Amino acid sequence: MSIAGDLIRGHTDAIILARLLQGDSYGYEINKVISTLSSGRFELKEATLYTAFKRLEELGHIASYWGGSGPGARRRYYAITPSGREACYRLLGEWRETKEIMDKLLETEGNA
Amino acid sequence: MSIAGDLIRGHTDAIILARLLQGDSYGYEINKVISTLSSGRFELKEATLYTAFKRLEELGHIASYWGGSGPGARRRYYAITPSGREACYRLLGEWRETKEIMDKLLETEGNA
DNA sequence: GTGAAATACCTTGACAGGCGAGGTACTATA
DNA sequence: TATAGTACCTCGCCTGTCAAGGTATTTCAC
Repeated sequence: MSIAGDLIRGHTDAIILARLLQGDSYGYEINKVISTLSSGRFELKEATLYTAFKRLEELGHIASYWGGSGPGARRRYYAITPSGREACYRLLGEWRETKEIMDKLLETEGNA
Repeated sequence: MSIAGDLIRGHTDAIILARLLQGDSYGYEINKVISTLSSGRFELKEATLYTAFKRLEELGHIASYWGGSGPGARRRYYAITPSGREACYRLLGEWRETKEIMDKLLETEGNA
């Protein structure tokens, strides 16, 4: 992994919620999607992922249910809730703001 | 502060080094510049700042010296070292990559 | 059938960075 | 003489990440 976890820290929830906005999914799959979307450059560790699920469910941003298992073990699916959607949009906004600010702070002469 | 610390976590060093790339400076001033550049939306807390200075100095990325004080108390100035420059460029690259990846991970239908 | 590999989930404990709270000290100015 | 601004620093808590370890199921080659 070329991008360290601390660089993404604070955005994990946003990533998970944004993925669930596309439809229900389960941990293992979400992890794969993240890995694929980032061309393998970023990977959420399992411990981090499940910690985040727990946190988000406690916050009421996602809801889980046991779903039909495919080729492997049983799967716990997660669905985004209305409050989760709201949180997701807020986090997407925060990400845009973070980018904007960071770009200004990192700007150096002869380097955009 | 509208942007929570965890969103910036892992980028603090990059911000400080990028500022020092513009010339020597001291803690209090760097903090003000950051606040100004971000239009007051982000502010490095003092504890965070001085912790970072210590860390960066131990890493050899910055060097400090006591400088002429202005209207207030004496100032400890920081200068970026060659290894600091190197680290800074690396971190700037990482930031670009983080942005790229995050944008992909947060992409949702009907939302760029 | 048996073992390996892939699928899938979960917990514990350590660690690191951010920061609230608190402290020191000097200067200018009202 | 007190207050506000400048300027630095430390302690200890909190939170999120992650290495390591564990469980259970299914598929497929042998």
